[in-house]
Amino acid sequence: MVARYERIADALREEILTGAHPVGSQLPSESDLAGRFGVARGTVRQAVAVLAVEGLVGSRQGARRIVLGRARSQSFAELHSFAQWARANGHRYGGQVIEQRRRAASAVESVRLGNDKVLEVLRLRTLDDEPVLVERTVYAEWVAPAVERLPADCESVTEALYESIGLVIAYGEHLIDAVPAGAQDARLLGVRRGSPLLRQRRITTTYEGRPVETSDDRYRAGSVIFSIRNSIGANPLVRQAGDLRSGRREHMFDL
Amino acid sequence: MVARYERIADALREEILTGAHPVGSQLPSESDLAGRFGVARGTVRQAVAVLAVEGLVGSRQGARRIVLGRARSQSFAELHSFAQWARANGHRYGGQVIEQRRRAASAVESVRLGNDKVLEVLRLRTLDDEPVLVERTVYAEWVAPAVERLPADCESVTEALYESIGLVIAYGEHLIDAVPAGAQDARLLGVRRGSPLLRQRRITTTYEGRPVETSDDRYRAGSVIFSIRNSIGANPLVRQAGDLRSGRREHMFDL
DNA sequence: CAGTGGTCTAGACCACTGT
DNA sequence: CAGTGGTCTAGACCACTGG
Repeated sequence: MVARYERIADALREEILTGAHPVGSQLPSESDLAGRFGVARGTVRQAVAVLAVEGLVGSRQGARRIVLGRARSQSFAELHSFAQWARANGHRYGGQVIEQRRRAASAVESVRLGNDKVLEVLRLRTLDDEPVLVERTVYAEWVAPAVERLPADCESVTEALYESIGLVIAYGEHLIDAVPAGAQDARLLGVRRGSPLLRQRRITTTYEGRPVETSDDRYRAGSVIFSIRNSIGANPLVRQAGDLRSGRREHMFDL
Repeated sequence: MVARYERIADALREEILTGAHPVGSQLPSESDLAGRFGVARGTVRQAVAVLAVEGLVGSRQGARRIVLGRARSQSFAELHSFAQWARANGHRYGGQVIEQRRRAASAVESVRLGNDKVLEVLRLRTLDDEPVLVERTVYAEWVAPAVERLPADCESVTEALYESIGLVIAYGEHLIDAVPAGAQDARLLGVRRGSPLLRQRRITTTYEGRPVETSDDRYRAGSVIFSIRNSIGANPLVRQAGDLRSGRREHMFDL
C-alpha cells in the first residue's frame, strides 16, 4: 500500500527529472496540483514536503515553489550498508574479515551499547576490486552470536543479519571528519602512513532505540564523497569543533 | 509570529533536554499532547515532525514515539557562515583575505554560477586564534562588487552582504571528502604538505534559486567534525563514489 | 482488541509575494 | 489586490503494535 502523497511525490520527482519542470523553474501551485491529482490540498503539501526534504524544491510563503535540483535521494539502507550502496550504484564490491574478537567493553562503549562485553570486527572492503574502506565495528553483545556465524567474506552484513535474526537498523548518527592513516590503515588500504582518510564514525539503533553497533569507517581519500542539501528551513547537517576538550557535545556518542 | 506547532516543538525539545523524557523513553501519544496543548492532532503532528527531522525522536506506525537523543540543531546560517557558527558555539574567530581577483569563469563555473566573469577570494580563517580553514570562494558577478567593498579582515561575509545588499542565502549543497594539503594549504594552516584536510565544497543560491557562490573550504584535520542523524524514514546524507570517471553524479555541481 | 500513528478530507484564516 | 504558501481545525478511516 503506497500512500497517495508518495505517488504524487514520485510523479513530480519524475517530472523534475525528465525536465518537465526544469531546474530554476516554478512548480505549479498547490491548488493546481490538487486539482490535477484529484486530492485535497493537504495531500499535495505532504507530497511537496517530501521533495523539499530531499532538497529538490524550495519554497517560501507567498511565492511559488522553485525547482532546485534533480537529485534522487538514497535509501537509508544505502547509507548504512556498504554492499547495498555499492550494488545500487553499479559497483563491484567485496569484504573480508581481518580480525574478530570478543572483548570487554571500554567505559564509553559500555554506555553507548549498554553492554560490558562486545564483539569487535575489523573488515576490509573493496569497491571495484580496490580496497577502499577499513571498517572497525563494535557490536553489542546481543547481536554478537549472529555476527560470529557469518562467513568471513560475507558481502552484506546488514542483509545477512536481517535474514538470520530479523534485525532492522532504523536510526543512525554519523560523525564525519578527516584523519591520517595509521600503520594498519595504510597497510590494508595500500596508502602511505599519514595520508588522508575520510572517517565516518557511526552508532546505529533499532526501532526501539536499542543500540546495535558503533563503527569507525575509514575511506581512502578520493574513493567516496558525502553529499547533502540544506536550506534555511531544513538543516540536517551540523558542524562541531573537533577539539574534545572545548565546548559541549550533544549526540549519541556522548552518554 | 511564531507558529503554534513551533512552540509545541520547542516545549517538547526542552522537556527532552531536561530529561523529562529521557533518551529511550516513549513520548506521550498524539492525543495526549493535543489535549495538553489544546490543539488539534494535526498541529501536534507538525510539532513532532520537526523533532523527527532533527533526529530527536523516531516513530513507527502503531507504536509510541521514542526519544532517540537530546539534540541541538544548528541554524542554516550556522552551517553556512563560519562566523555565525563560531560565535554561537562560543569560539573566538577571525578571517583575513589572502588573495582576491576578478577572472574569467571556467567552463564549469560559468554554468554553475551563470556568469562568465567571477570574483575569486582566498581567505584564511582562525578559530580560537589558530588557523583552521582555508576558504577558496568564487562569487557570481552580481555579488562581486559588494564583496569587493568588504574590508580584508571582515569577520562575517554572510552578515556583511546581508547588511549591504540584503543578500539572503537560502539553499546550499555540500560535498564532503578528505584531501591532502597542497603547498599553499600547508603554508597557511601550518601543517605538512600531504597531511589530511577535511574538505567541504559547496554551492549556494538565493530563495529564487539564483547562484551566489561556490566554495572549496578546507579544514585542518581535527578542527571540525560534521555530524548528522538519519533514519529509515529520513536520509538526508548521500554517499557517492569519488572517482569522477565512474557513475553518474546528480547534484548542483553538475550542470 | 484497544491504542497509536499514518493518511486524507474540506474548509477556514492569515502572512507574504509580486504585479 | 489577487494569488500563493503557511497554519490550524475537526473529523474520518486505515495499518500496525503490543498486550
